[in-house]
Amino acid sequence: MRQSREAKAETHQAIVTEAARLFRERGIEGTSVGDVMQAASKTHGGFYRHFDSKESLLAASLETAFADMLAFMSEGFAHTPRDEAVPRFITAYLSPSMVENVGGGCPVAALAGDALRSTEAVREVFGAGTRRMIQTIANTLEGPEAERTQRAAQIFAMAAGALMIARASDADTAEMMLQAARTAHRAGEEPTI
Amino acid sequence: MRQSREAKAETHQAIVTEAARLFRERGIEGTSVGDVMQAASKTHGGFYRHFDSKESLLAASLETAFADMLAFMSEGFAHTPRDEAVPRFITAYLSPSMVENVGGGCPVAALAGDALRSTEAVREVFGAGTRRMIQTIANTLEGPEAERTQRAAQIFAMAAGALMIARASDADTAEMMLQAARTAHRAGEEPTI
DNA sequence: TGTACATCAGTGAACGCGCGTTCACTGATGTAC
DNA sequence: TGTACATCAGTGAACGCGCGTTCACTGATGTAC
Repeated sequence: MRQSREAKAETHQAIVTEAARLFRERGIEGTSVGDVMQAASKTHGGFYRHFDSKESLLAASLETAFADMLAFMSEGFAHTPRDEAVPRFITAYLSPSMVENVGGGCPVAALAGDALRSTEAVREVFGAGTRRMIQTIANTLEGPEAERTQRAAQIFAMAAGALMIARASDADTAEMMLQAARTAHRAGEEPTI
Repeated sequence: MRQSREAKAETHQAIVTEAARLFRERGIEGTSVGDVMQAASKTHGGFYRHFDSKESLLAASLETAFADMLAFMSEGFAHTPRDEAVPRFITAYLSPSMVENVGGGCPVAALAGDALRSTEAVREVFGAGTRRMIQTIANTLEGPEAERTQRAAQIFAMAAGALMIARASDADTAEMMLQAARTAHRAGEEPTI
């Protein structure tokens, strides 16, 4: 039973949205095309009316995940004084709810391990998204362009590294890692490194 | 044809060694029991004389990978003045050869994404290994114990985060990320964060 | 605006494939006497 | 020390299963006139 253009567009959106969540939550190999289609309330066979392979779905859903994360960051920065932007970002990024919410959280922390073993096309989407996140942080800093980007990259690498390590570790190690990383950019303090 | 105890021990060692390499290189789901046994020059059926499941091999090979990494670090620190230890570690950890050598490199950077979705037992091995790496760095720092551990955790989170992001990204983004992270602890400079 | 036909979104069975694990078997190793 | 037997490391076929992808089919939608 053929569906209207609008209905197809809605299905397409649902597939991408559910994939963006499931890929982050269960990993790429841990998520089947059938899982995604079921989450989108369709049967698996119809998938190929929307994407020509699982890999092209991955690229599309990565873009969506990055767009959501960037919107979340911009929103957070919009009503924050410049000198508190980074401490607030770190607090939110390493908060317990962010640590637990793998499926709705940062695509870098959730999918770096998968992107590493994926195709060049996927790594390009991953790299472009990461650079935009870093640039968003850099825009809240003071100083010359190159230096701001560099400091933002360092801050983000530490935050993402701490989040990935915490999620991959036992509870005690996770808590130690998160506490240490939160302390690194606490509001109103001198940096500790 | 039954093998001697010595021969069995050699096979066991070969399985663990090859698994430690292959898991890091291709990921856990990307490495089959057959791949590991073939790398150890045996057929896949014999695997279950050594481990009761793929997952228990993972735990054993993670321990080996961490032990190798810790030995590499201790060796590097042994003949380095305290105040140059961290800059030299960062230089080695983020060197092009380390970035490319996924199979022989840091288990944290190679397997955090897989450990996150693995069992509690695996996360405990992962967390214990990570803590030992951080402690090894902390031992080269000055100051009170708690503060040294905290700074070591921050340093390591940044280095591992930068390595994971670089590997998961396109070449340009990777280079930007590595340059920024290398600069953060350059010898003889004031810290930039 | 109405009609006849082509298109195609979605269904569900089927495909070939590789996976982790099991199993009967072989014959060299280890052990009891 | 020698012998008879039990053990078990390793082999390779087989198992059930889930995967990504294909395909014939259905019938509502879109289009040409």
